[in-house]
Amino acid sequence: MSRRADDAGRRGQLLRESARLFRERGYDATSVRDIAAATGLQSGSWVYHFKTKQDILAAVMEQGLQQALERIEAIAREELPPREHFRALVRTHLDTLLGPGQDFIPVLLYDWRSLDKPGRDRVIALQKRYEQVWEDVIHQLQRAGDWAMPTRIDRLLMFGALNWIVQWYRPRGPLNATQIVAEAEKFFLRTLPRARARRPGVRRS
Amino acid sequence: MSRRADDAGRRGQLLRESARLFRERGYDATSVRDIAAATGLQSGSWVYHFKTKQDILAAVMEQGLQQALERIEAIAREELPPREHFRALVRTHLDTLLGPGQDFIPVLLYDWRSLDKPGRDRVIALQKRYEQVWEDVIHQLQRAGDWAMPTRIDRLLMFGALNWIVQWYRPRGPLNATQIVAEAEKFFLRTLPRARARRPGVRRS
DNA sequence: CCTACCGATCGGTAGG
DNA sequence: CCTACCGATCGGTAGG
Repeated sequence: MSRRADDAGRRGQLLRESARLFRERGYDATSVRDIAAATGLQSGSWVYHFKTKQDILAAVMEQGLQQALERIEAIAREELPPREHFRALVRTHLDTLLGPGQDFIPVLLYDWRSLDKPGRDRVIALQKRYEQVWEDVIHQLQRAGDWAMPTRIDRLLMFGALNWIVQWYRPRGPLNATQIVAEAEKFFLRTLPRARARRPGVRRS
Repeated sequence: MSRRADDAGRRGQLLRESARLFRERGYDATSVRDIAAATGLQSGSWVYHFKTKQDILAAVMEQGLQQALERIEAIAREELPPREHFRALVRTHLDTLLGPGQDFIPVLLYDWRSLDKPGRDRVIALQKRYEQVWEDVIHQLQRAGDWAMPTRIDRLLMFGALNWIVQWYRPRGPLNATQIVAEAEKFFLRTLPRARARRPGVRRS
């Protein structure tokens, strides 16, 4: 209950509400007054936590990516068979994109154009680390024969397929995240495990 | 040189400049003054061609999709082997997304949130027709054994991989559109042609 | 953290 | 199609 704890709480609250509003309407269509009102502040009081509206956007993207990075780096440290490793990455990536209250990374994906140059450079540095984790696991998959020859374009197409899900996934829709993870794995890994490779009939639904 | 032709020319000019600016900066970050200036008009003169700025956005998206639809429906009418058919769709889709001066569909993909409800409904109707063309060809692929069991999620993942290319493709970058088409086809069609299936070494680069 | 307000810019219009 | 301008809203600040 110290002043610093309160302050951090307010800052976090501002970030969460900003992320939610940016995701819903976009950065430009969200006013600082909207953000203040959603946080229970008067129209000019957000300046005690952020210098500019642009700084709020940068903080949303950086914090979101920072947390996503921690999650997948933890997975990278686990000892798992390549396919399990890959599946865990996909599952975590999709939870970061589609999970309840997960608005930070969608803002990064949707409103990239609105971020100014200095902010972009910092985000790009984090993204490189994020992609490196994937590259290591994909390389394991290749050695195990589960992904014949992953090229740079392959990896970009894969991220595209995953990131685009934000555009069509609806939490209360007919497809749940677990189904999507299973389908995505099958979609990406052309060399299916030998035991199931000749039996397409096992697919449910 | 009739007044109507001039009028249609101006309207087309306004649409092209709007598409270019919307794509570069986004709908909200582009002012009607920016559009007027790019077209060589005074700040209020765009109103003789469109009622509101929102109408400009709707026209950009609808015209872009209308033209894309004509292109792939022409392909659908050709008699081709399934794989060739699919490759032609991918090639045309990517040209619509990445070709020089092709800003209309990227605006549709980027600024979907900025379109109001009536506009969305009209665009959705066109998109359904667009997807139907793909579904028919994918079904041919399935019968030919080139796409084991295409599900709804598979199709959404495929469109995601393709549409996301707009985010990373750079005309002067190291990857050209032809390479991407070839990689995309390999990426989607897990059952490779028998003659080349066992010889990954033929890949160039 | 609030009240009151600033200069700038926005989409769109009146009158010609 | 232009000139001149409107009311509204924007991000951000001065003073307390």
